[in-house]
Amino acid sequence: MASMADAPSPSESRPRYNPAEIEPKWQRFWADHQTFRATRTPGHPKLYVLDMFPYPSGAGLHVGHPEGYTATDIVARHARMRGFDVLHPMGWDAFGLPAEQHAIATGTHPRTTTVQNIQVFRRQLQMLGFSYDWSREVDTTAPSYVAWTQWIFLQLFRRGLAYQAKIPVNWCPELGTVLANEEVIDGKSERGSHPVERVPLRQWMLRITAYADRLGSDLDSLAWPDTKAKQLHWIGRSEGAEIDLALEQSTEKIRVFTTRADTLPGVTYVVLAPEHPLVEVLTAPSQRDQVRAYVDATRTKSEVERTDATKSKTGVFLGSWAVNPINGDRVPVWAADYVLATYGTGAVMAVPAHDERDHAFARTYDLAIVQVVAPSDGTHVDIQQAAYVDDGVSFQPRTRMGLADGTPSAEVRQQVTAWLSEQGLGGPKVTYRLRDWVFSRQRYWGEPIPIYFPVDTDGDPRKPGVEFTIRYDEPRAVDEAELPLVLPDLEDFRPGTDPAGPLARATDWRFFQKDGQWFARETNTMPQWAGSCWYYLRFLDPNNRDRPWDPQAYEDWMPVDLYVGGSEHAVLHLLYARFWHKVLFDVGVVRHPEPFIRLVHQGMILGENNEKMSKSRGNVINPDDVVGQYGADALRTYEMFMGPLEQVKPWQTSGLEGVRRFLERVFALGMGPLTDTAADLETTRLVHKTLKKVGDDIDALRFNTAISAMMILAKHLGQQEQVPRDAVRTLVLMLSPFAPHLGEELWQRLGASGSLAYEPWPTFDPVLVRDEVVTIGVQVNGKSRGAISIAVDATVEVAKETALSDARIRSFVGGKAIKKVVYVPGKILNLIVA
RNA sequence: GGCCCCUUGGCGGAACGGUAUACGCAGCGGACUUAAAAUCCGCAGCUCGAAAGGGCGUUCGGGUUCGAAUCCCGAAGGGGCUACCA
Repeated sequence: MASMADAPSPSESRPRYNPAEIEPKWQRFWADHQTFRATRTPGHPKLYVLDMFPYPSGAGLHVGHPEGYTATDIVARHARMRGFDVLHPMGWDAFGLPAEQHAIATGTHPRTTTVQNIQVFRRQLQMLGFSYDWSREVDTTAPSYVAWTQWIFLQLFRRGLAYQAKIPVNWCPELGTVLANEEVIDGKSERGSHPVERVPLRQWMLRITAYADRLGSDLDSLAWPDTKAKQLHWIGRSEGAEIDLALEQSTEKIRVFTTRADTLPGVTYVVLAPEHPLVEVLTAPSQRDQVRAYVDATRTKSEVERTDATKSKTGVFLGSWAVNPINGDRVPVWAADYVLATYGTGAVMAVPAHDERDHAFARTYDLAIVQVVAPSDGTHVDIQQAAYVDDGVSFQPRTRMGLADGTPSAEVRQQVTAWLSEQGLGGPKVTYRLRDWVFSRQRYWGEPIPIYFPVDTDGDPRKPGVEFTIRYDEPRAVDEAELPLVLPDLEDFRPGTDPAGPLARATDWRFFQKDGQWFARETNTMPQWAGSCWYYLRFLDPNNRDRPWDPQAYEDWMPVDLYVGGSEHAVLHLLYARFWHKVLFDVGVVRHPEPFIRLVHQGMILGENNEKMSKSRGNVINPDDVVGQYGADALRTYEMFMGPLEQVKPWQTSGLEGVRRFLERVFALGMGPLTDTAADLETTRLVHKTLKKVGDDIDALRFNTAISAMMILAKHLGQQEQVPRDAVRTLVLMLSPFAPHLGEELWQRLGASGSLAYEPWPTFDPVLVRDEVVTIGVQVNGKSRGAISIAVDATVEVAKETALSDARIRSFVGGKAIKKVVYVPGKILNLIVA
């Protein structure tokens, strides 16, 4: 630290800016005085400003955290100064795999690790001077929190929204757990990139698909960025038709889903997913061996191999035939793994002429390709070469319904769907890409699912060797009065090979007797998403023992006015939380259909080399180091100065130094000699303009330009012979949301006592903000040729004359006639000459 | 492959359709100093010119407009999401 080397100079008695001293001092003051305790005052407007709470990892805070957290802190502090009652809470999303992995590796209980990590995170956040109401801190792993997470699960269970299913799930042997589709990336686990297989397991599922429509349509009302589009895509609402195809060898029917009912006359075969229940039924004896081999091969294929669209398609003919309802054609039934068992009906009508995948498959297996749609402009297409997938008009369709040649595709779809409905062979159908949410994890460090099952046994199922059967088909809810159902202590956290998870080994916890009947608790736990699905509601009333939150607390603060967090949560967390909120809405405990009104994603901060920060790249910036060297206010202000909040931007320590210099200048201003003589007009105007800009910019979250404006003001004030106290006072107030410790310190030096946290935000005078004389650009034929200073409201004539009195401008006009004058007062004068 | 976003000095970035490059960094010059650091004051897009001044400039190509970094179309490069969803 260069500044430490300074010998105290006798000529310089002014105190130095020393954040290491003033920052802890004010943090203590805020804590001692509970400055940021959130309370409602009748008549005040409220603002709920929420950060995505962190997972307290062992690595501690990284510089990405303070970015979003500083942004919301500025908004919160600014709002308090403008008379809002502000709820600005913080907590810990503390269940999750890393603590458990650490426990497996070291034997340390996840609880111990979690408590330690939370302490580190809390210290680091407090060191940054965020104005959280720490009395509302929540920890998702605390029994008092888990109780209500489990309570919400029971609400889902009672409404039939939580159910069990034996489904092929993403089983990750390495992690010893199943993963949600969203947690699997390219066939590998999101965490740790371990291989993932498909195996059928009993799972708890949440019926999020029942809310698919509302989750989609309610997005309209939200002030969210592109995230809305991402969620819409994820939900993937698709309007089409379901069609039943009769079978030659069976009385069963194959039901298919299609968005292209207009291509029904062009169906030349039907494909079932290999997992489809009819595969076995429809396999002809002659094909049995081949089909069995194919289905087995598919099962052992990894998800990556199966979904690799670039690989050529494979399939097997079942040896049986279906009937195309619209023309009576006999079409072969195949099984192929390019058809997904989990989407639509798990079966498709194949129209190779008008679908690329079907086309590729038909070419491979030499199946017929029959064109039934043609481009509406009459262009000839070679359908054997490539599929024609666009809409067009019907092309020589053979149908029982008398479809006319040349009918536009959209109309054909309608007609065909209507005809199918009439015939009882199908009808319109909406399908979603969204699947139900696999909600169980075969893990220890999560909320126990509050469900138990009867056990059939002759002995004590806790004893080794005693045989028992758990009746999983008779799930029972734990009595609400018994919540929380807490985790048993374990010594060994390894997942093991039992898909029931480590809790299955806690036999004393798992089995219990009631009225002489043995029961077994569910040994799966909830996924990490559970706690974060409703934490914003617990912040309303975090210490309530009797209910998740008091209705009055809900009325006081909801909905969340501003929610800031990383875009990595654009789909998963934000969709799950919205889903739970809607369920709670139906339960009647929340009153708004949507929880988060305005959403903003902060952009990632890259390393100085423009790459993602990571240990292996050696470009990680540690907030502790930065605060130690430059101070929390410098870190906060620099992160806001780097660029637009939502943009990805690289760290530059030299930029941080520049911001630190700015803070030092402001500090010097505040400490220096000040005059109570009124400021000159120029200074007064600048103060008011800056005030307006900073206020507007904070509202729009444009912190970088707000800081730039304050830099200009600070520089101007520093150049005054006499620095007006009022101007400095205003600057200190404006800067305080950004650099709150410096703000408080100078506020005190300026003669106030106590905190400026609730000091009214100064108001600007609109008259002073508006310049009377402005410099506007002058163009000749649209090219900039100079500038003139004139009154804002000068007339065209005055502007023109002033411009023409300028020799340079006149030379560009060159004595030619002025054909047209464009004059926008206060903006531009454009002279068009011949 | 599909959808979305971005592209402005040496660098981070600024700019209701109106003098492009504010503010900061790095750089250069000066003041202070025996000297340096720190601090303060200035200069600073590229290019031609001794200067006055000119030309060119917001990834590239078109378009709309009196006027385009900004709006529209197309391309290139970079990023994000998604990925056989019938």
